[in-house]
Amino acid sequence: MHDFLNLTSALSDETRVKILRFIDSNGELCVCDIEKSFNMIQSRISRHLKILKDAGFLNVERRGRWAYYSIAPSLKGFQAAALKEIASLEIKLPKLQKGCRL
Amino acid sequence: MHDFLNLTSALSDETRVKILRFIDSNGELCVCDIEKSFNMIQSRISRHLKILKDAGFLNVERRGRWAYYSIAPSLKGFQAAALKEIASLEIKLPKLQKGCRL
DNA sequence: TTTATACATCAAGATATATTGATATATAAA
DNA sequence: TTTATATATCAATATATCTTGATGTATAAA
Repeated sequence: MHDFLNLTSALSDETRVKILRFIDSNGELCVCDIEKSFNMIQSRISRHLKILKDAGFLNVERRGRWAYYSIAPSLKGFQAAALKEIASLEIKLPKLQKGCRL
Repeated sequence: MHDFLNLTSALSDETRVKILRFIDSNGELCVCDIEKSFNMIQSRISRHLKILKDAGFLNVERRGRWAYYSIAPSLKGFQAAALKEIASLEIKLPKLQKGCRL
């Protein structure tokens, strides 16, 4: 039950659904790219990414000073179904903008 | 997106997930039965039922002074998947108790 | 070392949601 | 009619969540 509620609460916020779909569409992204693309402050993006990660949707890989977020490999049945459902919503996403200055 | 968020928020509350599963297990129930079974005050149950109904999971049929709630017929793909997922959680449910005094 | 970049986390305030008790409506029995 | 039952909704409060700005940590360039 706990995991299920974690999953549904993660997906009950519009910003998070968009971020998830954005990563799903664009593949691995670092925080600053998402920050720039969505035009939201970094702490806000970071927090939502954490929630999505804790719900099992995202994977982080740290390389140098960057944290790369991607869709977790081998999502479980219902998680995968949720991701598919989101993909079917045809959400208007921002254009990918590279935010890192290096 | 709006419908999707409605769905996920409806399922992001433990009480609601339990009520939904309870109706799924027991079939059509009226508010007072749920109230009695869960030992919660009527306004609380009524409110959660409304949210589940608005999210498309439940159907109400009014007969006399009773409102009978049941799983909506022909749930859409993802809704049905969610219901299945919930069924797979093996949630401990209260025993059905008839609450109506008539 | 010092400084800048990338990211995470915290604390405060704003907003949303849940719970309760009170009240309203509708039905039907007395 | 009057009264009791079943349900819905409202207003107040409690609780949770989101957003922001500030601060902390890690990395690596200067």
